Amino acid sequence: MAPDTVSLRYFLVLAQELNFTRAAARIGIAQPALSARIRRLEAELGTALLVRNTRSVVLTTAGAALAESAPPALAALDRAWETARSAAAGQLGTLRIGSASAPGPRRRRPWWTG
Amino acid sequence: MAPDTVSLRYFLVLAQELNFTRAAARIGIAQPALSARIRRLEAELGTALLVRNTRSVVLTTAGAALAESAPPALAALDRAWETARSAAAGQLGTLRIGSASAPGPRRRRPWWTG
DNA sequence: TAAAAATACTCCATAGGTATTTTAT
DNA sequence: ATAAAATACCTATGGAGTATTTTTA
Repeated sequence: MAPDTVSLRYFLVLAQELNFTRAAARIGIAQPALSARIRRLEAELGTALLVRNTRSVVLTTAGAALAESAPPALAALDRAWETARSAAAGQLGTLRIGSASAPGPRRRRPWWTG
Repeated sequence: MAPDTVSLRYFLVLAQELNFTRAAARIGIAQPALSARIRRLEAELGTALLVRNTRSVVLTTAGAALAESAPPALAALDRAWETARSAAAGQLGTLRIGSASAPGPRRRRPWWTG
C-alpha cells in the first residue's frame, strides 16, 4: 500500500533540493524531522531513496523513479479531493455568477505543489 | 492538500458497506475507531461524506463524488510506489528466470484493494 | 574546520482499543 | 428490544522540536 502522502510530498521537495537542511526549511519543519520522515519512508519502501553523506545527497534509481511517478498520482488525488469539495458546494446549488471567473488574489505557491 | 490515504481507503470500504460495524470488521479495526476516522476526514474536507443514524448510512453528494474519483488516484499512487520498488529491484540486476513468470501463492485480496 | 546529516532526548497529538450510552425502528 | 452509531476514557506510538555529535571534503 502506498504511504501517507505527506512523507511522499516531503520527499519530492527533498528530491528537488537534494539538501536536507534547505528542503526542511522550505517545507517548514526542522532538519532532523525531515531526516526521520525520509528514514521511515525508506523503511516502509524497503529501499534507499537517496544516498547521502554530509557532503552530498543523490537520488538512487528507486528515488528517481518515485520522484518521477509520484507527482501525477498526487495531483490526481488532490483533484479527487477537490472534486468532493466542489460536489458538496454544488449540492448547495450556490453559483455566484459575478465572481465565478474573476481571478482571486495571487498567492505564493505552497511547498506541496511541486 | 489531499488527506492521508489510509482514511481515504477506509472511507472507500465504508462507501461499499454502508455500515460502520461491517466496514470496521472488514478493515480490521474497532467500530469507534472507524467512526473517529471518518469524522476527522469529514472535518478535514469541511463537508459530510455520509448521512447516518443508527438505522441507515447513505453517501452525500460529496461522498459519492469522492468514492468515484478517489480509487483511480489511489491506484496511480500505488503504481508509483511499486514503480520505485521495482526500480530498486532492477538496480540490483537480479532476474530469476525460472520463477519470473510462475504464479505465486494465491492470497485473499486485502481490504484496501477496493 | 565548516557545513550538513545523524543521533539523542523530550513532549504532545493522534489513532487505536474497550466499555458504555444513545437512538431509531 | 435490538442493532448500530456515537461517546467517554485510556494508552501507546509517531512525529515534531531542540541540542548535540559525527562525518567528510
